[in-house]
Amino acid sequence: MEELRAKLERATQRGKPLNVKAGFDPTAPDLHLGHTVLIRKLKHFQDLGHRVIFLIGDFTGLIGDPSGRTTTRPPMTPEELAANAETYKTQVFKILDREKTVVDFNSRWLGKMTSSDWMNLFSRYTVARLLERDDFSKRLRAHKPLTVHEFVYPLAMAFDSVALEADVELGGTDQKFNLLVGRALQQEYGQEPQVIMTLPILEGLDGVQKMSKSLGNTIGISEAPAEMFGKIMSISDELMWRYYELLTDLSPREAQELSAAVAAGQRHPLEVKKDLAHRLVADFHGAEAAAQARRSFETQFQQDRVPSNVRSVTHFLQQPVKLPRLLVELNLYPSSAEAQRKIKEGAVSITDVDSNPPQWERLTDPALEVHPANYAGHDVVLRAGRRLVKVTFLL
RNA sequence: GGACAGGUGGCCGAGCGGUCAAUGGCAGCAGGCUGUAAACCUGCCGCUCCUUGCGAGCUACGGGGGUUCGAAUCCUCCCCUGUCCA
Repeated sequence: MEELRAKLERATQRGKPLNVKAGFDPTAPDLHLGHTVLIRKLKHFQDLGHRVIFLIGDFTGLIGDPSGRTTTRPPMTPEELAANAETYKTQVFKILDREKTVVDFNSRWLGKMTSSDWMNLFSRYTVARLLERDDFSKRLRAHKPLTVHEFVYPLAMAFDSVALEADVELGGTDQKFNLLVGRALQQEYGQEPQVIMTLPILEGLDGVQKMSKSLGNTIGISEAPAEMFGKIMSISDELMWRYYELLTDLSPREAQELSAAVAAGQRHPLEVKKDLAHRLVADFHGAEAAAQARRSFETQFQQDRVPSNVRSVTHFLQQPVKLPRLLVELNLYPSSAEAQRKIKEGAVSITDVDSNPPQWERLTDPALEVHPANYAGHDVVLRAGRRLVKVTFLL
């Protein structure tokens, strides 16, 4: 804290902004809300006039951060890396200022290092200190594999800070060890150590595990507004507060008041959650899209009606088709076996598009044949679980 | 190089000649109750086809070959992982 203050003061005095670095692994190109906790903090630095470096770990990505993982990732091709980096950029600039952000790749220096450069690097840190890292020593003790390249990952990552002369590095709390190695290494190379700032890890949709693509509990920042809105609405009340805390600019005090109002029954948690979803969708898609997503949500789930912006498809229907087949063709289910099951479970209903309010008719017979003659000239809406599709049949 | 232990469905983990599309748990999905919250209850959870039935066929227990009427289960070779020894 003191160090940070000192650096900030010096920066102001000299009129020289701080280098603020955060590294991202390019193996998973789609950014999700979990990433944005960090990116939002970068944005704060950026707004204060500092030099934000968005570092894409294309070299270290070849190793894959061994944190928590036991499997080694397959190497990526340069094409994949380039594509992922592009995706990153378009997504990250939804938050950061494109003009002011430095995007860099650590292959730029790590890729050029010779064997002796590496040995030089390795000579500046000890095995004992690396073993202080919890998951390393645990894996060792548990007789789980720990490869050498994973073992030196922290050194490669720390060297980035040396190469960039980072003043501040941000990372998740799980990165604390790696960030500290950065400090140590900078001193080894005669630099002033960076200040490190760790940010909490955001829990995913399940509310327990961290948000991560491989766990399938993410909300991607490029997801469609309605999708995003819906996912946020599905999180638990408890988790909602966490999201307020980490993903919005609501001050701790305001959040506190809000939470108290809910606890006192003055505000309905559902409404508070809708506000959250609204805010977040607006952050990534704009106010208008957010308002529309909210309306659609209310129409579909609270009034049980069909929102105006349902996905609509036209479908050729010449022969009678079995209902499961039709549902697969409409992309409502991945296989007709699956569709059959869901039909039996009562997940599928249909209504005429013009009936208002909708007259949902539940379709429970998997052997049902859909005949063209029955649908000449009027559209229907099919509901499969939570998903809706408006269908126009062409005969 | 040697000894030993293992490789089963998204994950964990049973099964150890037939009744196994494979117990159980987790995750997931759907229905009920709700606020698309939590908790709880119920069902589903490989694919295809049809006469939608406790129906038929196909694919699946690291890979190949074999024994057998029949294998995830036995034999054999190979690959991979871990532990220990060199």
